[in-house]
Amino acid sequence: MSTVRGARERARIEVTAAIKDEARRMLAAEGAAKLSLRAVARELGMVSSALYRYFPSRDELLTALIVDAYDSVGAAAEQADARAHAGGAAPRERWTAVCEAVRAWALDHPHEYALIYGSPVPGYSAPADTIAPASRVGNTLIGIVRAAHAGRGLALPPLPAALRPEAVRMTADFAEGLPPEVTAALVAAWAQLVGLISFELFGQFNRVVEDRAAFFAHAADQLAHAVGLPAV
Amino acid sequence: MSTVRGARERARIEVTAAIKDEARRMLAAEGAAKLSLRAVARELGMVSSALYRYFPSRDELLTALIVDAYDSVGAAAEQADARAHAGGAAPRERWTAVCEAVRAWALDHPHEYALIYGSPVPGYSAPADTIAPASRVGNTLIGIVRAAHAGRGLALPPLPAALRPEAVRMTADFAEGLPPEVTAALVAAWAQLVGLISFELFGQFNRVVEDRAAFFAHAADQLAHAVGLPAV
DNA sequence: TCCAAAACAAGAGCACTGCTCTCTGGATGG
DNA sequence: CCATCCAGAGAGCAGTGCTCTTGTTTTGGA
Repeated sequence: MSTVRGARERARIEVTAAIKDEARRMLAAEGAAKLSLRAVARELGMVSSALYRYFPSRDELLTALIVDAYDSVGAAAEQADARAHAGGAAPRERWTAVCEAVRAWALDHPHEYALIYGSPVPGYSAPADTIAPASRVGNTLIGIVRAAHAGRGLALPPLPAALRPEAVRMTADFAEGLPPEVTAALVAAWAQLVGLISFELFGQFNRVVEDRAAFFAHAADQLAHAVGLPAV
Repeated sequence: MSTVRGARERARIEVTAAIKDEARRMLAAEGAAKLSLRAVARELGMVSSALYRYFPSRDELLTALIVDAYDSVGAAAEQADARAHAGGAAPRERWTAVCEAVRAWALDHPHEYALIYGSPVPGYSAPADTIAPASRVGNTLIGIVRAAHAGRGLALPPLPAALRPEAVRMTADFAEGLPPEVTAALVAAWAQLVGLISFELFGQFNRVVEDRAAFFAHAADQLAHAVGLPAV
């Protein structure tokens, strides 16, 4: 597998990593719009054309950063859940812990957040290798709700007939075992959570919400309620 | 006021409008990233430097388009509400009508939507002249909830102590007369609504939600419930 | 009516971008 | 040992936002 073939391979993965690191630095500093291949190359002491041996285009570099960002926020969410779980937290507390972790990650990495949850940059690109990392946070939330359901069951109002087949399909696809109402509520809650964070991060709460932490905490708790997690 | 001073003034506002129109066309066709001053000038048969007499920079042009986009979606929301209101709809129906109108506008104007609710393009810019147009949709939703409150009153669970002062302040600032719990729920619901639309538009629902219309309809209805609007 | 001032358009140019091509020197592996 | 491959260099193309200078036209006051 990862047998170190030779100096050449080693150098290649090293340079690739250096490029990504530098690019991530620039992304964090200035945002995706200001990230330029030439600047990255300049900073690394190479010429811009040499960089194309490692990434076929600027968009490919961005895609690599996108995957990393998904993994980063996914890891943050999973760790927060694991910590809460280990501390014997109830499902509702685990839920809010994950929500807070995602928000904290977003505030810490605003440009990376914008890259993955803001407007898609190049027309739009969702290569196959992004879909697994992209679902880590969602899967974490599913895990929490599933645990709660296994614990004492979740009761939500019944779905409208028009949505029922879709909710059943979604459940079969990625939330096996959950009541369809819960699956639908969960997916909506996940989108809504990102909406809350985006509004805060993208300036939509300017002159509207001042105490963002308190506001978010309450909204996240209400979201937990909306997916049927019992209050502690 | 708008007394036509002379041929010069007239020409100026005409050219300004032509520039914005062409820019909007390009925005709709290719997205904000591909909108270039030079291309606009080329299409209009002028040289790029001449364009700087009308807009001091590319960002200023984009800001003008942002304001227009806010006005466009705001008008769509207001019209949908007016239609529902005229048809004798209950508050909850007015609410979902506005939600559907915003979603429909977004699907019709994806790049303009991305411009206003996606990641802010230049670092970030929220000039003073954008804040009024930006609040039209929000104000429409406030109006609906206010009417419902005046009608029979809205009852929501009490706020956590940590959020109460903030909710009271928000109420005094832009939602006079509403119970603070409702104000807080309303602001959250607005952000969450945009989160739902963004997920759909930005591809986050790919391989997750298929029947987006049914899904959204249910989510919007649940949002109405979350702000305390009684079911019809 | 005439003329200075202001507004406008055009062109050249700067510094930057992504990306392609060709060429060279050195490591790789048969 | 030597042919092969490949990383890097350099030049160059087409495009970008923006500035500065140079003519030209319109305007409003004396």
